[in-house]
Amino acid sequence: MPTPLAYEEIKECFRRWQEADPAPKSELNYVNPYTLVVAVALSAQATDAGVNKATRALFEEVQTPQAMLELGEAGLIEHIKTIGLFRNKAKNVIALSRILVEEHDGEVPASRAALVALPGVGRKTANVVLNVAFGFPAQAVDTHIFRVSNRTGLAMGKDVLAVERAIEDRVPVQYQQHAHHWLILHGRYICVARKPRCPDCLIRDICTFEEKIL
DNA sequence: ATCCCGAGGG
DNA sequence: CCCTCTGGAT
Repeated sequence: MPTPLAYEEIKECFRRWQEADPAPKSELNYVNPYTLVVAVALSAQATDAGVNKATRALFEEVQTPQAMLELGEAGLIEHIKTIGLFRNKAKNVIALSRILVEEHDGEVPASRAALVALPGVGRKTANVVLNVAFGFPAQAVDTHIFRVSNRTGLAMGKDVLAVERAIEDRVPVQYQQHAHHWLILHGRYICVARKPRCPDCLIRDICTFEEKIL
Protein backbone atom coordinates (compact mmCIF):
# COMPACT_ATOMS: atom_id res chain seq x y z
CA MET A 1 0.00 0.00 0.00
CA PRO A 2 1.31 3.45 -0.94
CA THR A 3 2.49 5.86 1.72
CA PRO A 4 1.60 9.56 1.93
CA LEU A 5 3.94 11.84 -0.05
CA ALA A 6 5.83 14.66 1.66
CA TYR A 7 4.80 18.25 1.02
CA GLU A 8 7.78 19.01 -1.23
CA GLU A 9 7.05 15.88 -3.28
CA ILE A 10 3.43 16.90 -3.76
CA LYS A 11 4.55 20.36 -4.79
CA GLU A 12 6.97 18.89 -7.34
CA CYS A 13 4.23 16.70 -8.88
CA PHE A 14 2.04 19.71 -9.57
CA ARG A 15 4.97 21.80 -10.76
CA ARG A 16 5.62 19.19 -13.46
CA TRP A 17 1.95 18.88 -14.42
CA GLN A 18 1.68 22.64 -14.72
CA GLU A 19 4.82 22.83 -16.84
CA ALA A 20 3.49 20.14 -19.20
CA ASP A 21 -0.05 21.53 -19.34
CA PRO A 22 -0.38 25.12 -18.05
CA ALA A 23 -4.12 25.51 -18.68
CA PRO A 24 -5.86 22.13 -18.40
CA LYS A 25 -9.56 22.13 -19.18
CA SER A 26 -12.58 19.85 -19.13
CA GLU A 27 -12.93 17.43 -22.02
CA LEU A 28 -16.70 17.48 -21.70
CA ASN A 29 -18.59 19.34 -24.42
CA TYR A 30 -20.65 22.31 -23.12
CA VAL A 31 -21.55 25.85 -24.22
CA ASN A 32 -22.71 27.56 -21.02
CA PRO A 33 -23.18 26.82 -17.29
CA TYR A 34 -26.52 25.09 -17.88
CA THR A 35 -25.17 22.68 -20.50
CA LEU A 36 -22.19 22.04 -18.22
CA VAL A 37 -24.54 20.96 -15.41
CA VAL A 38 -26.35 18.65 -17.83
CA ALA A 39 -23.14 17.21 -19.28
CA VAL A 40 -21.67 16.49 -15.85
CA ALA A 41 -24.91 14.93 -14.63
CA LEU A 42 -24.89 12.67 -17.70
CA SER A 43 -21.25 11.71 -17.16
CA ALA A 44 -21.84 9.59 -14.04
CA GLN A 45 -20.35 6.12 -14.64
CA ALA A 46 -19.87 6.99 -18.31
CA THR A 47 -16.95 8.11 -20.46
CA ASP A 48 -16.79 11.73 -21.52
CA ALA A 49 -16.39 10.56 -25.12
CA GLY A 50 -19.72 8.74 -24.87
CA VAL A 51 -21.39 11.78 -23.30
CA ASN A 52 -19.98 14.13 -25.94
CA LYS A 53 -21.25 11.91 -28.72
CA ALA A 54 -24.79 12.28 -27.37
CA THR A 55 -24.63 15.95 -26.36
CA ARG A 56 -23.20 17.14 -29.67
CA ALA A 57 -26.66 16.97 -31.23
CA LEU A 58 -28.55 17.66 -27.99
CA PHE A 59 -26.81 20.97 -27.30
CA GLU A 60 -27.37 22.21 -30.86
CA GLU A 61 -31.06 21.94 -30.08
CA VAL A 62 -31.11 22.68 -26.35
CA GLN A 63 -28.99 25.25 -24.48
CA THR A 64 -31.41 26.42 -21.78
CA PRO A 65 -33.60 24.74 -19.15
CA GLN A 66 -36.68 26.18 -20.87
CA ALA A 67 -35.73 24.46 -24.13
CA MET A 68 -35.08 21.21 -22.23
CA LEU A 69 -38.60 21.29 -20.80
CA GLU A 70 -39.96 21.77 -24.30
CA LEU A 71 -37.97 18.78 -25.53
CA GLY A 72 -39.39 16.69 -22.68
CA GLU A 73 -38.24 13.47 -21.03
CA ALA A 74 -39.08 11.21 -23.97
CA GLY A 75 -37.28 13.52 -26.39
CA LEU A 76 -34.26 13.69 -24.12
CA ILE A 77 -34.10 9.90 -23.83
CA GLU A 78 -33.87 9.64 -27.61
CA HIS A 79 -30.67 11.70 -27.41
CA ILE A 80 -29.06 9.97 -24.43
CA LYS A 81 -30.17 6.34 -24.60
CA THR A 82 -26.65 5.32 -25.61
CA ILE A 83 -25.40 6.48 -22.19
CA GLY A 84 -25.60 4.20 -19.17
CA LEU A 85 -28.20 4.94 -16.47
CA PHE A 86 -30.10 7.00 -19.07
CA ARG A 87 -33.57 6.65 -17.52
CA ASN A 88 -32.55 8.06 -14.13
CA LYS A 89 -30.47 10.75 -15.83
CA ALA A 90 -33.29 11.87 -18.12
CA LYS A 91 -35.71 12.12 -15.22
CA ASN A 92 -33.21 14.12 -13.16
CA VAL A 93 -32.29 16.51 -15.99
CA ILE A 94 -35.93 17.32 -16.64
CA ALA A 95 -36.61 17.79 -12.91
CA LEU A 96 -33.57 20.00 -12.34
CA SER A 97 -34.42 22.07 -15.41
CA ARG A 98 -37.87 22.75 -14.00
CA ILE A 99 -36.36 23.88 -10.69
CA LEU A 100 -33.91 26.18 -12.47
CA VAL A 101 -36.78 27.82 -14.36
CA GLU A 102 -39.14 28.04 -11.39
CA GLU A 103 -36.73 28.90 -8.58
CA HIS A 104 -33.56 30.35 -10.15
CA ASP A 105 -34.86 32.47 -13.02
CA GLY A 106 -33.48 29.94 -15.51
CA GLU A 107 -29.90 30.47 -14.30
CA VAL A 108 -27.42 28.05 -12.71
CA PRO A 109 -26.80 29.04 -9.07
CA ALA A 110 -23.16 29.58 -8.06
CA SER A 111 -23.46 28.03 -4.60
CA ARG A 112 -22.80 24.46 -3.54
CA ALA A 113 -25.93 24.29 -1.40
CA ALA A 114 -28.21 25.37 -4.24
CA LEU A 115 -26.50 23.03 -6.71
CA VAL A 116 -26.67 19.99 -4.44
CA ALA A 117 -30.38 20.65 -3.95
CA LEU A 118 -30.92 19.87 -7.65
CA PRO A 119 -31.99 16.27 -8.44
CA GLY A 120 -29.11 14.23 -9.86
CA VAL A 121 -26.56 16.75 -8.61
CA GLY A 122 -24.38 15.54 -5.74
CA ARG A 123 -21.28 17.01 -4.19
CA LYS A 124 -18.99 15.87 -6.99
CA THR A 125 -21.09 17.37 -9.79
CA ALA A 126 -21.59 20.56 -7.78
CA ASN A 127 -17.83 20.94 -7.27
CA VAL A 128 -17.15 20.44 -10.98
CA VAL A 129 -19.63 23.22 -11.82
CA LEU A 130 -18.18 25.52 -9.16
CA ASN A 131 -14.67 24.92 -10.52
CA VAL A 132 -15.30 24.95 -14.27
CA ALA A 133 -18.18 27.39 -14.65
CA PHE A 134 -17.50 29.78 -11.77
CA GLY A 135 -13.74 29.55 -11.20
CA PHE A 136 -13.74 28.40 -7.57
CA PRO A 137 -10.85 26.15 -6.43
CA ALA A 138 -13.29 23.31 -5.66
CA GLN A 139 -12.03 19.73 -5.62
CA ALA A 140 -14.45 17.28 -7.25
CA VAL A 141 -13.35 13.75 -6.37
CA ASP A 142 -14.46 11.30 -9.04
CA THR A 143 -13.39 7.73 -9.74
CA HIS A 144 -10.10 8.88 -11.35
CA ILE A 145 -9.11 11.34 -8.65
CA PHE A 146 -9.98 8.92 -5.86
CA ARG A 147 -7.76 6.25 -7.43
CA VAL A 148 -4.87 8.57 -8.34
CA SER A 149 -4.84 10.35 -4.99
CA ASN A 150 -4.68 7.11 -3.01
CA ARG A 151 -2.30 5.26 -5.35
CA THR A 152 0.28 7.99 -5.54
CA GLY A 153 -0.05 9.03 -1.90
CA LEU A 154 -0.81 12.61 -2.98
CA ALA A 155 -3.97 12.76 -0.86
CA MET A 156 -5.09 9.56 0.78
CA GLY A 157 -8.55 8.88 2.22
CA LYS A 158 -11.06 6.05 2.70
CA ASP A 159 -13.92 7.86 0.98
CA VAL A 160 -14.31 10.70 -1.51
CA LEU A 161 -14.98 13.32 1.14
CA ALA A 162 -11.80 12.40 3.00
CA VAL A 163 -9.82 12.64 -0.24
CA GLU A 164 -11.40 16.02 -1.00
CA ARG A 165 -10.29 17.35 2.37
CA ALA A 166 -6.83 15.81 1.94
CA ILE A 167 -6.41 17.59 -1.41
CA GLU A 168 -7.49 20.90 0.12
CA ASP A 169 -5.08 20.37 3.03
CA ARG A 170 -2.04 19.08 1.14
CA VAL A 171 -2.01 20.59 -2.36
CA PRO A 172 -0.24 23.98 -2.44
CA VAL A 173 -2.74 26.82 -2.83
CA GLN A 174 -1.32 28.01 -6.13
CA TYR A 175 -2.20 24.66 -7.72
CA GLN A 176 -5.70 24.19 -6.27
CA GLN A 177 -7.57 25.90 -9.09
CA HIS A 178 -6.33 23.47 -11.76
CA ALA A 179 -5.64 20.44 -9.52
CA HIS A 180 -8.98 18.89 -10.53
CA HIS A 181 -8.08 18.67 -14.21
CA TRP A 182 -4.44 17.72 -13.75
CA LEU A 183 -5.49 14.83 -11.53
CA ILE A 184 -8.35 13.67 -13.71
CA LEU A 185 -6.30 13.80 -16.92
CA HIS A 186 -3.48 11.92 -15.20
CA GLY A 187 -5.97 9.26 -14.13
CA ARG A 188 -7.60 9.05 -17.54
CA TYR A 189 -4.50 8.74 -19.69
CA ILE A 190 -1.60 7.61 -17.49
CA CYS A 191 -2.61 6.26 -14.08
CA VAL A 192 -5.46 4.19 -15.54
CA ALA A 193 -7.36 1.67 -13.43
CA ARG A 194 -6.25 -1.62 -15.00
CA LYS A 195 -2.69 -1.36 -16.30
CA PRO A 196 -1.18 1.97 -15.28
CA ARG A 197 1.17 3.40 -17.92
CA CYS A 198 3.98 4.01 -15.47
CA PRO A 199 6.71 4.31 -18.15
CA ASP A 200 4.91 7.40 -19.48
CA CYS A 201 4.29 8.93 -16.04
CA LEU A 202 5.74 12.36 -15.20
CA ILE A 203 5.95 11.56 -11.49
CA ARG A 204 7.09 7.95 -11.57
CA ASP A 205 10.29 8.78 -9.63
CA ILE A 206 8.17 10.21 -6.80
CA CYS A 207 5.27 7.72 -6.79
CA THR A 208 5.85 4.35 -5.08
CA PHE A 209 3.01 2.46 -6.74
CA GLU A 210 4.92 0.99 -9.71
CA GLU A 211 7.38 -1.07 -7.69
CA LYS A 212 4.49 -2.54 -5.76
CA ILE A 213 2.67 -3.89 -8.79
CA LEU A 214 5.79 -5.68 -10.03
C1' DA B 1 -25.32 -1.76 0.58
C1' DT B 2 -27.90 -1.74 -3.69
C1' DC B 3 -29.78 -0.21 -7.87
C1' DC B 4 -29.43 2.12 -12.27
C1' DC B 5 -27.16 0.63 -17.30
C1' DG B 6 -24.92 1.39 -22.35
C1' DA B 7 -20.46 1.54 -24.77
C1' DG B 8 -15.78 0.47 -25.18
C1' DG B 9 -11.53 -2.02 -23.99
C1' DG B 10 -8.80 -6.08 -22.76
C1' DC C 1 -16.29 -13.06 -20.78
C1' DC C 2 -15.01 -9.17 -17.20
C1' DC C 3 -13.90 -4.40 -15.88
C1' DT C 4 -14.28 0.55 -16.20
C1' DC C 5 -16.26 4.99 -17.10
C1' DT C 6 -15.60 12.81 -14.17
C1' DG C 7 -22.21 9.24 -9.23
C1' DG C 8 -26.50 9.93 -7.04
C1' DA C 9 -30.61 8.42 -4.60
C1' DT C 10 -32.74 5.16 -1.67
